[in-house]
Amino acid sequence: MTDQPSERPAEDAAMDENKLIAQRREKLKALREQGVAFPNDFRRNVVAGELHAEYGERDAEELEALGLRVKVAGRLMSRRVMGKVAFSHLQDMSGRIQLFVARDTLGAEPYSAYKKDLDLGDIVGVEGVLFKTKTGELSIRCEQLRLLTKALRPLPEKFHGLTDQESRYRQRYLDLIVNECARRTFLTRTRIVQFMRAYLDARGYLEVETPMMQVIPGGAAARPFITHHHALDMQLFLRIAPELYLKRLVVGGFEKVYEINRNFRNEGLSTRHNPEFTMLEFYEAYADYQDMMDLTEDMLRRMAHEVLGTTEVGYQGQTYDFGRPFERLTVREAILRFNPRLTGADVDDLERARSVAEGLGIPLKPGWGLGKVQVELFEKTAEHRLMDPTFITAYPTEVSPLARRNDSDPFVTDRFELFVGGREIANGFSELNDAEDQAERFRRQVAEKEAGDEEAMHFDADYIRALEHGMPPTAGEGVGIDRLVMLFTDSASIRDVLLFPHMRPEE
RNA sequence: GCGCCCUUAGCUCAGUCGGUAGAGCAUCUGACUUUUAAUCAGGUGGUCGUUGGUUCGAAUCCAACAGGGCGCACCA
Repeated sequence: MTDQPSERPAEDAAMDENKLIAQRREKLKALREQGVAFPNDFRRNVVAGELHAEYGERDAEELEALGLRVKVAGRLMSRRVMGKVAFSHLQDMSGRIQLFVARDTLGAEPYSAYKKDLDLGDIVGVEGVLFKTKTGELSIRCEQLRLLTKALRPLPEKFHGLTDQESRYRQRYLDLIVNECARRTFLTRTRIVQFMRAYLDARGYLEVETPMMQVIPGGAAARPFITHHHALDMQLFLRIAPELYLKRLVVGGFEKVYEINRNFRNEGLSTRHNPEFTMLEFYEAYADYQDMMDLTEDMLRRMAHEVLGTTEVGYQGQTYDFGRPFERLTVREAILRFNPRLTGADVDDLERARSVAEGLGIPLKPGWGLGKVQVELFEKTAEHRLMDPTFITAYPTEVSPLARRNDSDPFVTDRFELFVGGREIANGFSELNDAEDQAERFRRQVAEKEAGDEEAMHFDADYIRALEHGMPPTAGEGVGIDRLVMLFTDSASIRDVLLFPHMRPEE
């Protein structure tokens, strides 16, 4: 390294130049000299998928008689030259269509250009007649073939595609070009979100947007990302949940609201955690947690049926049945079921529960009450064994600072979580709409924060003021979209269902 | 944060005991008028993640670093 700055800093990112790229740059240079190298005057009139859907079943004679002229555009994915005729596959958003390229139809000059100047990966526009080849594949007999965009970099190998995990995440565009399974996964993700919107819209919910940058990060227990607003010279937090804003809207009279958007949590990464992830949160006045469970069960069952075509969801070699009624168990019942040697007395008494937990090697902190210890017991011994969709209810009040107390047992709340395949998918409850109780719970959270719990909640005085105006009896829920998509697409890692998962910078 | 594993051609991967770099696809040259992982013949292509160390000699052994994967921890 000299002390001179690099003369071509913009080129630093392209240090992986090689002969393949150099050849293509030469072709692009020639194109520039001939005129417009990146034309934008080609218009297609159909996509590959429509052709297959409308004409895939016609036989060769019918198509010949039809003589349908079509214009398609897309990426050149393959080329098989057989002398004076050749075949390619063109890929667009809807799928692939075969091109039949014959010198006698296209002309000698363009045919030579197709063989010599075009490269796999180039974007082309094609005009020709639809027909079926000897082997019965729907194809286009090319009469015009135009290069629309030169690709300077070669595509990954045609058979194996791109398999390197890091490259697939960092260069998602390449993954999407060459790996059909990736395209299918993200298509399914879109369909799931579309389905949820349609489902909630049809039931009278309003889709809203609430702040992503919050003065007080509320609605969950998690470490937030912190940022700074220059003009106001103040600290802001990226939201960890939209919950408290959505409930303010219920106070305001928007009695059914939902939001599908990102949350940000400053925590570890794993196959189930990304710093930014997508949640559906929805709230409905004059409903309780039982109604939310019913809605969730109905929504997921219909979703599986509509998106996957079956209510039997296959995941990593297991099958989870969304068709049968979801089992409902309390936290306490779940602990006892998966720890058959325990008795009710073992989990109802703080000292006995603590000794049971310690016997299982579960680390406990001194200040924890019975509720927290029970939840630890549940999470360490039961959660990962809940395979078919299962609602766990009656979470202790101690660990549910925003949930309504149960009328007959104030030790627990009217709250549930949904588990599938041992993983939490959703969390919902009857909302705490008693402003004085909520204020007390916030005070307890603040005490825990002062005692060193980084994830304890702040006291949100405006939220209390909103509740003091009266929030109707309400129930609400959050659904982790990424984990749901993982389940529905048989994806092992959350990164497989995020178009651009968080990665450390290269180099 | 901890543990184990991975990093070789544009892509997918081999590389033995430490002896100086291989294949397939892509690419280039040629043949071929219905192929579809086309076929056939012949070529080009490498800072073996980076930096040190051990050694006569390192893709190979050791260390540190970087990136990634899996698991744990964290994440109600």
